[in-house]
Amino acid sequence: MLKADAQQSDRTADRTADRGAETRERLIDGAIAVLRTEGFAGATARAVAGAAGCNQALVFYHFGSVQNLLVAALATVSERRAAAFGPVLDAIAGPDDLVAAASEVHRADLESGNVAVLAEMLAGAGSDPELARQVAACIRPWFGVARASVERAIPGAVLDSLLGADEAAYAVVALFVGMELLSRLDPGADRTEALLGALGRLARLAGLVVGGAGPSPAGAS
Amino acid sequence: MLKADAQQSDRTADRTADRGAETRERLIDGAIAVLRTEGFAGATARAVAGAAGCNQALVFYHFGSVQNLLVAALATVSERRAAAFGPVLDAIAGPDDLVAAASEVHRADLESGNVAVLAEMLAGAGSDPELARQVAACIRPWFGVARASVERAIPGAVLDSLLGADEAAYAVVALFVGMELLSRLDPGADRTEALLGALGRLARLAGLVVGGAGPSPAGAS
DNA sequence: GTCTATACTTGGATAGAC
DNA sequence: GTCTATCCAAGTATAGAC
Repeated sequence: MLKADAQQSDRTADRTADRGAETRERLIDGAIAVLRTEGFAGATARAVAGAAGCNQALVFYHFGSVQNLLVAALATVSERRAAAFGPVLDAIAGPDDLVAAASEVHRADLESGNVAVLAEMLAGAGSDPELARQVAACIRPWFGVARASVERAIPGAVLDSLLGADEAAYAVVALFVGMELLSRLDPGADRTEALLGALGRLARLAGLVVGGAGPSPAGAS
Repeated sequence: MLKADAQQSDRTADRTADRGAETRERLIDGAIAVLRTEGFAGATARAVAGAAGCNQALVFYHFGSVQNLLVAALATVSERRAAAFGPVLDAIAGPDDLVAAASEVHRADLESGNVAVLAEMLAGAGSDPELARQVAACIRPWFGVARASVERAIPGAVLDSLLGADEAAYAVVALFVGMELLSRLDPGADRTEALLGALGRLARLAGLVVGGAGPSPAGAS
């Protein structure tokens, strides 16, 4: 075999592999888009393939089943989100920062549909225990992000006396998911901003009462 | 026609009408059961009719479409819940009562699957704007219950300074919906009790700080 | 890797007998 | 009002050509 032929064959194989990887990505992005706009019930192989601009059979070639593709989409969203918000979190040093950071995160979530994807998959998990197991595995980054935010924003003494960081993180995720579902009924009335402000005031208040010592020595007003 | 015949015929007509009404109820209860256990995506005419112990065609005879039946199920759940929890609410006079009442309501919700039905319908509403409109109409009682609880439990001054009663009610409903969805991934780890306790402590704390005057003159400890 | 074609299944909805 | 039978649309998944 000539060297040129080998190179040619290698390049072709690479390009083919690249195309495959790219198709996988397009399918995942298509799944995310369809979960957002049509919900779990509307996330069929045909709908997703349509959104991805490719053939329906490729869903099964690349992922084996529709369910696997949807789980892959949720996993992708979860990881992307955790990676994107790490820097924002590191800047949190107290209740005020928490509100600003949460606003920023919420804006980004709304735009990219992160929470909508999670909410739809959580609802869909009700139909199948195996799917529930897979969704549970994907959800860890969400708790991780929430827990880190809470711990950086709220003095340890407050967390100890009111509720643990795990419970607080759980509540934050639950609140975001619930508000996403409610807000879609009436997109005009998103109450998230008002709530975040109130949460910030509460956290500051609790910090003052329980004892000033906390992760924010520079002090809230 | 003999009188006996007329009576017989009336009774028959009544019985027939009764049977129809009873079937409607059984279908609604079947829809509630299926929404709980199989989710929105699994709530098909055949599945619901199976749970109701009757024929699939009756779904369309009585409700015209599967979607209409599911909406009727949500409406029923919403009204039942509001009616059942009115008395519990009237007994609330402060943060401590709120926690006790909320615990009771949550226990009842868990048992009857009220919140699960709402969550699944909210998720399903994403697929169809018309369905979203119908779900939005069904949801008013939920906000009503939450708002009444909040107003009876938290001093007006606190609500004024932190966040309005409407926002608080919105947050409560969102929190319940989100926690329902999360809890199904790992039924063992229901954090609701811990959260309710923390909320109660927060409400009491806020009441103390903002000013003792409130709907609970008999006084928290 | 991607497409077309197709087998198979399930679900929504209606017609007509009882 | 309820059931059986049936039509039709849509979905999952696979086989095979390119």
